[in-house]
Amino acid sequence: MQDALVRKLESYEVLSEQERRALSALTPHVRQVPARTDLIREGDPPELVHLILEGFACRYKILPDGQRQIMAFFVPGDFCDLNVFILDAMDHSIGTISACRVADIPRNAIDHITENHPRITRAFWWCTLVDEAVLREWLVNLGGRQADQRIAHLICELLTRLEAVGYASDNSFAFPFKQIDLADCMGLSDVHVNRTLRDLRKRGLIALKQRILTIHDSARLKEYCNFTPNYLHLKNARWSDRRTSPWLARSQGG
Amino acid sequence: MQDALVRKLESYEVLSEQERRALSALTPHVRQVPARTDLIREGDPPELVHLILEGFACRYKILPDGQRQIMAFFVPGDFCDLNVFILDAMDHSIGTISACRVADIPRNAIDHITENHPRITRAFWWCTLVDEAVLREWLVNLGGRQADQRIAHLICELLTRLEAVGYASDNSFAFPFKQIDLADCMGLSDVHVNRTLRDLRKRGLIALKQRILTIHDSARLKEYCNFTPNYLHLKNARWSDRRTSPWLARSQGG
DNA sequence: CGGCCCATTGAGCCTCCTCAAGCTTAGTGG
DNA sequence: CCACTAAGCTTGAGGAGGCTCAATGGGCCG
Repeated sequence: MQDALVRKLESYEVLSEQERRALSALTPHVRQVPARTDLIREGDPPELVHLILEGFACRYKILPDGQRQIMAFFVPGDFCDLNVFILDAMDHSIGTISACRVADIPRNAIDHITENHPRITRAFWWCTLVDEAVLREWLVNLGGRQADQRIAHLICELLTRLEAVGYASDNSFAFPFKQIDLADCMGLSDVHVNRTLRDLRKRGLIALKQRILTIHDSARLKEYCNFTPNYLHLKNARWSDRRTSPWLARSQGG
Repeated sequence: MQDALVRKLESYEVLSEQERRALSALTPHVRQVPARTDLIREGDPPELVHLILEGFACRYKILPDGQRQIMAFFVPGDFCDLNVFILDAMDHSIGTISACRVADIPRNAIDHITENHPRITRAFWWCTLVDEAVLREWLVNLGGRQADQRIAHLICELLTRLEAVGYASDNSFAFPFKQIDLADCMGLSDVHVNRTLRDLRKRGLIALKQRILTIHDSARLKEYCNFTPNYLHLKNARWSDRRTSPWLARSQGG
């Protein structure tokens, strides 16, 4: 079952039981992928759409000098490249951060949805537009904030996105990222990420134990980095009434 | 006539005469917009798609502290927000850099294309995916390169994109940007942009006179910043055989 | 001619980087 | 159960790239 996707789409559109079944039918091909494994590489022809059912993944590019730039994080319920099969070759790679359950969705399954389920299609569109908005916000983050606020902003975003799919509770969520992962996405060195995290801890804004990140006062953290969630375009913030979330048992190693 | 759009789409798909007419019919509402004017602002409901027929525009956001972050530049032939009308409110603003000719396209005109012209629809998709790829590359630029290579990369990208729509010739193109525009998009201060441009000039890589930018040796500049155009996904690089381009007469002031 | 906007240059400082070492944790094999 | 290893986290020291503040210069327009 791909609960996270349904949850995410339902924060945009109300779905019927029939539509939920159509979404289930989308993912017969599910596989377990180890941590630190590529799903698709730069230069490959895009053939399948990847849907993250569980775990964390990222979109990245390796520069000629060997430097890695991470351009997006994927959490449960995220499509990696919903519409990319129009292009001839990937211009970036996608790889797992933690161990993941991934659904491989063939192009014609997406086409089938597009032709028969306008409301799901609309919700897919929404996903694409939100992915773009997140990317833009990352650019703002890199261009306009310095290290401490930058990392705080990433944490606020992850909290909000994970709450929307039921993978955060009590301001805590699984955090399988290595410091160098954060460095490679925030345009910082790993050493500086380390010091910045230490400062955020000392200020009492976050705690990080056994790969579980806890935000002590999310209002204060959000204010600290001027986080406003408007760019995530969540219509129905309905997951505030969730019960204990399933993530605690699933903090897969990195 | 919206020559630039047709040129751009034809670098992705071959279009019939009928399809070109359909594209012309898309833009009955054309207006002249002065430089430094907003087309749409953050918070506004998106109603119209804006197509830049001539001039330069940008996508930007103002942070709470007053800082502006530019997230994209638009050149002739670019749609500002092809599919954004699904969302309720803009999460960023769009404004002109130079004076522009802009076409306002109502949503139903786009829908009409989608329903009747699959090849144009596909080319529109392509545009959207390329816009995203450009955004990703900007993130790479901010995260992974320092000031000189960063600005050089922007210049290489603009050259390539403008060549594709016939607005560059002999490695020269109109450059109406103020230094603070470059600063606000590259995450640098205006002072440092100034020094960096000076260095690029001193190295003989570029020249900048009367708002016309000339690249002396584009191969050397591209190598200097590791520019590879793959992310622009230009299939048919057909504009190498163009004649003198129309931009020289049109270097509108900023 | 004066005023404004933008480009340019200098000086001092701060954020963040690099290099390098020590430490912690988890995994492996005897 | 412990020795050993490897990966990742932590901390220090010194340096470089880029920022801020401030003053000057140049071009355009009223």
